[in-house]
Amino acid sequence: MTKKLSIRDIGRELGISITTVSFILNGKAKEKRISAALTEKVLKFVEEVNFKPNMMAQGLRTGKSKIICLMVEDISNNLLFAQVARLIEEEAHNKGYRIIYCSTGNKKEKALELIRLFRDRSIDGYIITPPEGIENEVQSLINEGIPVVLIDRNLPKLKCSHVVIENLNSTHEAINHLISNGFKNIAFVTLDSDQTQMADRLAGYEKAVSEHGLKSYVKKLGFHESPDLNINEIVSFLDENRDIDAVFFSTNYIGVWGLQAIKILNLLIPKDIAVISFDDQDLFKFYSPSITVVAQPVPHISNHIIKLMLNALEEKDTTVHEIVLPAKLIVRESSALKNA
Amino acid sequence: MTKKLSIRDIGRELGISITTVSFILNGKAKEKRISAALTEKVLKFVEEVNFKPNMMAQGLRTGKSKIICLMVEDISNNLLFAQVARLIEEEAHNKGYRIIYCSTGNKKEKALELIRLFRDRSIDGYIITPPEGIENEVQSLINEGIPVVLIDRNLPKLKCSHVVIENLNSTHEAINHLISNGFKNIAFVTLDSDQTQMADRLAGYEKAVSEHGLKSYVKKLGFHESPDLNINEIVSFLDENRDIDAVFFSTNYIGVWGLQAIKILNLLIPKDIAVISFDDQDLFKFYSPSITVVAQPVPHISNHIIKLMLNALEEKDTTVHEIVLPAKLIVRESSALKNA
DNA sequence: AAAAAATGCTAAATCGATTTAGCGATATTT
DNA sequence: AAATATCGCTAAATCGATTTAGCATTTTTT
Repeated sequence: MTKKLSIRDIGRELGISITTVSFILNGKAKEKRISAALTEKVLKFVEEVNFKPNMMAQGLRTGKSKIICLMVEDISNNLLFAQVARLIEEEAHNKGYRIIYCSTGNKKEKALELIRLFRDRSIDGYIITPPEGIENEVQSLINEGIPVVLIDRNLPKLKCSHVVIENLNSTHEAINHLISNGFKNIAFVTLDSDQTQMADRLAGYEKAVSEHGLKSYVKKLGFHESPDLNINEIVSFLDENRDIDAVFFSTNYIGVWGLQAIKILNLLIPKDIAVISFDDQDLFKFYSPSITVVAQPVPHISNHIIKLMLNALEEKDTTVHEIVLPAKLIVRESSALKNA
Repeated sequence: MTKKLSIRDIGRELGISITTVSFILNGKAKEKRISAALTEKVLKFVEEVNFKPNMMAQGLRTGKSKIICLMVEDISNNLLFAQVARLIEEEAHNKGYRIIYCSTGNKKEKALELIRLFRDRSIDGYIITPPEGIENEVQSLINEGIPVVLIDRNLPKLKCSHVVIENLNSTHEAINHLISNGFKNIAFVTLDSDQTQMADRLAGYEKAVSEHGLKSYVKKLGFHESPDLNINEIVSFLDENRDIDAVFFSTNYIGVWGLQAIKILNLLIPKDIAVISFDDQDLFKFYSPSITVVAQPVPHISNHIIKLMLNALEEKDTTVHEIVLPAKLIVRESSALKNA
């Protein structure tokens, strides 16, 4: 309840100028030749009265807000993003940064609107899962010297730091696993999207299938608001292609829809149809049968993201870092040996 | 790339004082008797050059940061919190507020540390899922006139606005549902915690059980870091009480642990043991059998939270609002009529 | 017609920090 | 001993907004 302290109060209390206090608080005591004795005294006093500089004033003067924006597809929709949010939070706090979040719903317009909303609002850095079509806005952030780290997917037209996983290789490996377990008519259900992560997963599928001379069954879902419409699309697709004996869902919520579709069709996993989904989650681990997944190394990913961001912010590192991390095939019951 | 505009530039450009510009931008034109013509002219110009006031400067002068802190247990652990985060985000943005988040892990020390970190950092308001023992810090926020809305649970020692659900009644209803479906030895698995939401759920259980003269089986789990230890505790509990024919899990992650425990014990749901869990999620909906749950009205809850917060911030409404919303029993396969 | 009130606008102080330029005292060099 | 350098610290400008007090005019009242 005591009135808020300012650097001016500190100076008055100790009989010194605010300049000196500021230098000491910013670790410039040595550089500015403030005596060790005075430095010590000020730091001790500041500690005692628990003085915290006013961030607004600091921000106004320095032009830095110490705020990082985390722009994800939907923080409530994809556990991956919530987990990343959780993991980067602590490290950011340790370095004195706060994180604000926002969700684009994977909509270009929403993303543009949000970037424009935050622009000129002194956000120090952006961590973004970019929808397609926001290249220009991202580029202009970069042009202004604002650090941007893209995550989950890349914008290939841009030279911009990003942290993604080996989508092609890991999908390739997963499809090969199905093939070596005896499945021959393997379907790939994905979104009708050109985003790099989706394109790479599809490429991994196509590669494996063509290497083994198998037929390719690809279903690209439209963007329906309602899950039910998506489930219906999957039901129709599987129903019209009864020779399919295995299916790969290219992302976790498609996986969830897929399981429902399979339940509706009354198919048995893996006897009638084997299943692998991208992204692990409780549902897949505890489902009966448990579902084989390609799991992303979330802590590893998060570490890289926040390291890149903090490095760009604190060390003014403007190098473009392209981090590609391996994903892991976790084999469970849903992809067991055919007819075993 | 054009240098950032300030209110001063606007004034210079139009040949008027910054005072006038400021009044107009703050909607005080009428009140301050600025002519309609000039007001129009300024607004048009501001629109044209896309001027956005510097939030740091505004914040420094007004003492308001336009930032709300959302402090949850774990944004990645409980879908409820991620969903709330998502739903309050847009409304907050509409009113010009940003949301920063942080996770307490339900630890008192972490919560205190975070509040202290953000204190004196000009956060305009706090939305908190409070662990026990942070009453004093919350009270001192309130004393300073900073709006606080507690969510998911209450701190009964405090007069503080909160948004919770009818934990007692909804649990009572769920247990009654089990009873009327023929179950007699109903267990209640919860956390060893005095938090109000947990206490109320337990009270709802005890009430139903005692009203029907049934035996009470309550298991309070310790706080283990590892899920496996919790699962083991549930396994032992169920194994030592083989007469239990139904179990209520008091929160969603306990529900997930419980399902695993039941799988380990090779019990059939609902034949060997009926199951109800608090909080709905995909896993419960799609599980085989599907799991009966007490579902929270997440959009409804979120609406109330952000309304309360914005009202306190914008209208200076200091009334204590105690919002208690109904929860909904969603009956699924896991609680089907005994021996049906 | 003089006094009072309303109109339309602005000068300047202020919020709390950072940072540039520089001042007086002591120490070192020549 | 005078000139120079170093030491230890500070005055004042600045960031970009808000807000109080008030100054000319014009209009209304008496």
